[in-house]
Amino acid sequence: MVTFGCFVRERRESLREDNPAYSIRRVAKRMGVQPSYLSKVERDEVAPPSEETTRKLAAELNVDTDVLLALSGKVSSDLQEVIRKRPALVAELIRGLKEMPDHAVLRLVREVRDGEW
Amino acid sequence: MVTFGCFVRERRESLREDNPAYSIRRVAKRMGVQPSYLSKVERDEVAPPSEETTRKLAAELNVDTDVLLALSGKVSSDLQEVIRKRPALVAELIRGLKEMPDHAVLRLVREVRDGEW
DNA sequence: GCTTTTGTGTACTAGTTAGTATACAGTATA
DNA sequence: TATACTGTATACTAACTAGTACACAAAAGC
Repeated sequence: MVTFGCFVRERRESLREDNPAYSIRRVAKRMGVQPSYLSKVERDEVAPPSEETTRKLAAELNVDTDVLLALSGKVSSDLQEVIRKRPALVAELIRGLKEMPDHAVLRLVREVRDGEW
Repeated sequence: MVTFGCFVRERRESLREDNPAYSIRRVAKRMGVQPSYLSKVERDEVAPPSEETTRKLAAELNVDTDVLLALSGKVSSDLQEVIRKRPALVAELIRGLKEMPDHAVLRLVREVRDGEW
């Protein structure tokens, strides 16, 4: 399994290949956390960071925030808010997605995005 | 605003009108928590309970679990799992729901439920 | 009129979260 | 060869979560 730390480390090291600004220390500094902490995170020695810190990390490494949050077992709080506003309705919709193939979900996404309602 | 505690208290007292088994003490006993705790929860003196305890409460009061969780600022962990499995895709869909009216979401729900894919 | 039941006040707590702060040895660099 | 930068080991912690345990006075039930 590709863990949170594993994913972050690979991404950072890949960026570092052609840019020395992506050392643990420099990334940690830009994020505003201790390098020792980021090191532990990358080696999965501690649990993934908070949503806020994960967002900073996603921005820093230029990866999809939702994907990184997912790897950390979390769901973005703005999505949670959408659900909480109409729980009965939205919950049923999401449960329905469970057994749908990707392409069908994608069709739904397009339908919604194109405002077909 | 109707808070978690407020909602629970009203629901329990309503049930109690024609059934004395819905006293704080008895409900708490069936749920496996201290009556003093349930009392504090109902008066919003403490934060809403954990997801597990909220589920028990929803079952006990016969209310929609998703709705009760929403009132407690949480999202059911099984919904979170659906999102985490395909974060990029599902996240976009959910964000799209934000500006849709209820009836349009309902149409989507039906579409998904009827397996139109 | 007594005992049972009720809601609540007060005091306490184990476990978790999300990190910080410092020190140290290895590597690159100038 | 000095010095600057690297990743990491170790030790610590404030705040929060999700409650428990017990005591008490009022009300209800028989």
